[in-house]
Amino acid sequence: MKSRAKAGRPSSSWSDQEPELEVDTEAEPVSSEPEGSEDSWRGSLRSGGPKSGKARGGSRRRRTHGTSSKERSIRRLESNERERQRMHKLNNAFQALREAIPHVKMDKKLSKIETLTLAKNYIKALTTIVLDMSAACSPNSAAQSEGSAAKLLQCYQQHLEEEGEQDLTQYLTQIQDNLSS
DNA sequence: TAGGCCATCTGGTCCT
DNA sequence: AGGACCAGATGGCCTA
Repeated sequence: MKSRAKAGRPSSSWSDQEPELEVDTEAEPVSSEPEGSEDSWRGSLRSGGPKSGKARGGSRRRRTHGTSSKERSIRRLESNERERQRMHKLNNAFQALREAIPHVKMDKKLSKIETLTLAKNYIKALTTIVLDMSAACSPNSAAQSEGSAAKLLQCYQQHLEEEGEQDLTQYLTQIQDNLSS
């Protein structure tokens, strides 16, 4: 994990204990943001975006939380904390995945997209070898089993090269040497 | 300096 | 009702 200063939005956010916004919004059925506020235009952009394709419930906003701005502020802070914890869990899972898949550049942390891509390729490669091995268990297929390890490496290497991860061929070469010895 | 990656905030939607 | 999930927005850090 990078040691970065606490990122995020500037302290203009109301979550920084500045409940100057939304003082009396209870009577508003749909939009509670003050005109011209940052969240106002952000919300309007979102309302028609591709993500809002989850068709259910329409665009009506739920306003069942606490009535006072202070209470809403507290709930928002609690939500933020839960979201932070959720993202930390997700990042822990990414880290576990990084450690589970082989890659050469151990000094450079894999990005999330690299991790997912590599994991996908690794699974494909492992699937290949498992299928080969199961085929080898059946009669008349001894010849197939011979090349299963080589096939695994070939498959994995091919995917890596397609994705521009040619450096990983060093790792594969090592494995190949180990298998052949 | 531009672009990539990331953490965080946020509000809408889904699920229990 | 409230927590989980999701994705857009934003700004910071890092590297080429």
